Parts: sequence; C-alpha cells; structure tokens
Amino acid sequence: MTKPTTISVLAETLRKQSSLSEKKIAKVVAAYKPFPTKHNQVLVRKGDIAKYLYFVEKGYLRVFVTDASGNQFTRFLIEGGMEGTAFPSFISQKISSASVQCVGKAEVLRISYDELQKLYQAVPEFERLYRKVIEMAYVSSIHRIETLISMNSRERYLQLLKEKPKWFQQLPANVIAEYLGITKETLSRLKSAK
Amino acid sequence: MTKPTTISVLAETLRKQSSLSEKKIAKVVAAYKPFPTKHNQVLVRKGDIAKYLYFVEKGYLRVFVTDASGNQFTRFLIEGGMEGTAFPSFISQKISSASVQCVGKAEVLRISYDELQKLYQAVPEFERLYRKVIEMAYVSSIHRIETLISMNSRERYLQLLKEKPKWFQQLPANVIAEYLGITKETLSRLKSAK
DNA sequence: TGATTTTGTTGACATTTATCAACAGCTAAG
DNA sequence: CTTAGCTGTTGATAAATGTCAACAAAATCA
Repeated sequence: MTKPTTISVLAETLRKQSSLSEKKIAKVVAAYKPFPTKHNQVLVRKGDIAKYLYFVEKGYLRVFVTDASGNQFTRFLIEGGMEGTAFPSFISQKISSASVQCVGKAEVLRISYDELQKLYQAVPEFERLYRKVIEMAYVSSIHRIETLISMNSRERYLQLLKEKPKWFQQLPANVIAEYLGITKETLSRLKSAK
Repeated sequence: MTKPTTISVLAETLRKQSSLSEKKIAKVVAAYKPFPTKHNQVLVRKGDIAKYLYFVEKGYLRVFVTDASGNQFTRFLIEGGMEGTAFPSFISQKISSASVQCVGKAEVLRISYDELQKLYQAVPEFERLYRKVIEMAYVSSIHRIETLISMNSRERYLQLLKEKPKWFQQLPANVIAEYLGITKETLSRLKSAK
C-alpha cells in the first residue's frame, strides 16, 4: 500500500492557479480524501461509472481503452499536480468505456461526483476554477489530436521527448508507446535510431 | 456572398440545450452578429488571434493546421448548430497555430471575446451553459483521440460513416480524408473496397 | 536470495498507408 | 463551346509501421 504522506501538492496548485482565500483552499483540500493505492491499482474499470475525480499528488495515472484483441491504448497520462478520471463517464455519470489505473506506485486524492457538486455550492469560485481545468484539458487534447493527425511516429516521439522529458525517465516504455499510438517495438527502434 | 437568411438555429439550440428564459435567449441571440461569408472564406488565419467564436447556422467550418510542406490537416469540423473557433487561441487570446475556414458556402454568426465576457455578466446562467459547451467539446475530442490511437484507417472510416453519414454527402472527400488523418487516395480506396 | 514475471531490444517479414503519376468527370469562366 | 481548374479514382511503387518470435535485462515477489 502506498499511503499519501502529504496533501500539500493540491494546496500548492490551488494557490498557484487561483486566487482563492486560504480558508477556501482549506475547504477544497478537505473535500479531497487521500485514497491509498496498491501498485498498478485499477481505480476505474471499463464498465464502471467513474464516481471520483482523482488528484495526483505523486506518480502517474493512465486512462486507457482496450480493443477487441485486448490491446491497450493510453488515452491520457495524468501526472503529479494534475487531476483527472474517465472524464466522459464522470461528467455524464454513465458507464465508462475506459479504465483508469495507477502506473506503478502513485499517491492520489479523490473527490466524489456528489461531493464536487456540494463544493460548487460551498465555494462558488471553485466552479470557475473547474471550468478552467476543463478548458486546459480540452486545449491539451486539441494539441494531442493535432500531433496524431499531422505527424508520423518519429515526429511525435521527438515532440514528446522535448515536451515531457521526465516521462521517459519515470514511465515504462510500453505506456509511452501506447500514448504515442505506436507499438513498443517501434518506440524502441526510434530510441536507438535517435 | 452568403448572407444569413435566418438566425433561428441558435435560438432553437439554446431552447433545447438550456433552460434559459425567452428573454435571456433573446439577449444571447442579440449578442451574436450575422457575419456574411464568401465561398471558402478564411475566418481565422494561422498567426492571427482568434477574436470571435462562430456559431454555424448552415454549412460547415473546418479548423485546420498546416505542416512545413503545406499539407493541411483538419483538426475539427463544425457543423450546423455547433459553435467553435481556433479554440486554444480564443481562450488565451494568443496567436493561433490553426486556421478556420468555411467549407464552401456557410452561414455563420459570431461573437467577439469581449462581448462574450459581457454576456457572462448580463446572463450569468450563460456561463454554465458555456461550460457545458466546453465539456461536450472536450468529450468529443477525447473520442477523437481514442479513435486515432486505437483504430486503423479502415476502422476510422467505417466509424465515421456510421456516426456522421451526412458528412459524406455534404463535404468534399479531401476534407473528410484530412479529418480522418489519411490521404484522399486512401479514402478513395476504402470507399471502393467498401 | 532465487524464481518468476515484466519490460525492453532486435530481427525477419507482412501489412498498411503514403507518394507520385496519369487520367476521367465535372464545374466555372471567358 | 472551349479551356482551365478542381475533385476523385486507379495503378505502381516506396516508406512506415505492425506482427511475431526470440532473447536479454530488470523488477517483483515468495
């Protein structure tokens, strides 16, 4: 079990990204509960409803889908300081087509859908903040679509290497490959070709 | 010149997707101005700042990027009843990497970034509605990412044919191909292979 | 620690898709 | 009507990427 040792990252992030008072930050932080996870633990299973939004204190979560042959494809990687879940399921509270899993060990906080609605009432400015979170996530997904439709695997690899060098140190290669939309063999060859 | 003949689609859409009063719907509709367009007119040029959000009354807009060799890639297609623009530029009010263009003839309304902020003040519920628009756009972009990383061109083609059969009747094949992330030759072959 | 599973690399080959070129059909303009 | 341009199709070929298999290295667990 990896127990959260601290919940400071969320508070820090709120201070940086919003102008919420310390009191309100405390309210928000209190609404997110530390959730102990095991190595590679699955947080949302395909077919479940995503009931929680997860804030990553440390490590990574991956959101992935599987095809008929059981191949996995990583839709998103959520790194420390970011939050996410199987989003389409979370906002609609309907069955998820994707799964969410810890990559190795991760420390996360979570807030339920219902608690989040209550938080909007308690801290109205939080709703605007949430909108910003969505906007940012949307912008980064647009960026992702662009690279997927306009670049070949080598260009995507080099771009990610430039934008997220840490990922290559901290994440297993097959996860990176799934994220890039290529096989682990192709990624391995791109690395050695440099 | 294609002059908007009606602005009913926006009002209709607002009635369906929100519980705004008729008075407030009128306010919102009044804030969107008809913008006459020419055949294939470019609304946002790469390098510009996207100053307007466009609502499509009729026809289609395409949001596309170009690579170094001048190849074009369609990031999004905005159909009648939807709104959009070069979104990352619009929300940040920074230079756009993408262009927005009418596909053939289109009838559009537009609202400036500043007007939109004013509209939030005048009609507070509109802000929540806007958040929903973003959420939906985000969800559809997630869907797009999934298909791009997990399906080959034939699977993507068949899925689009199923989800958006009208597009194949109303849009030129090269635009569809760009949207699917394949060449027009490959699309042509997929069609004939069936 | 040693055993076992996971992860990463490499090779041979197959498949998918892009590129380049030629051409037919259609449309718009003079 | 005729020409020029645009759109879509088809063929030949090349390039990119996936698949399958074998193996090496590393991490995990009992």
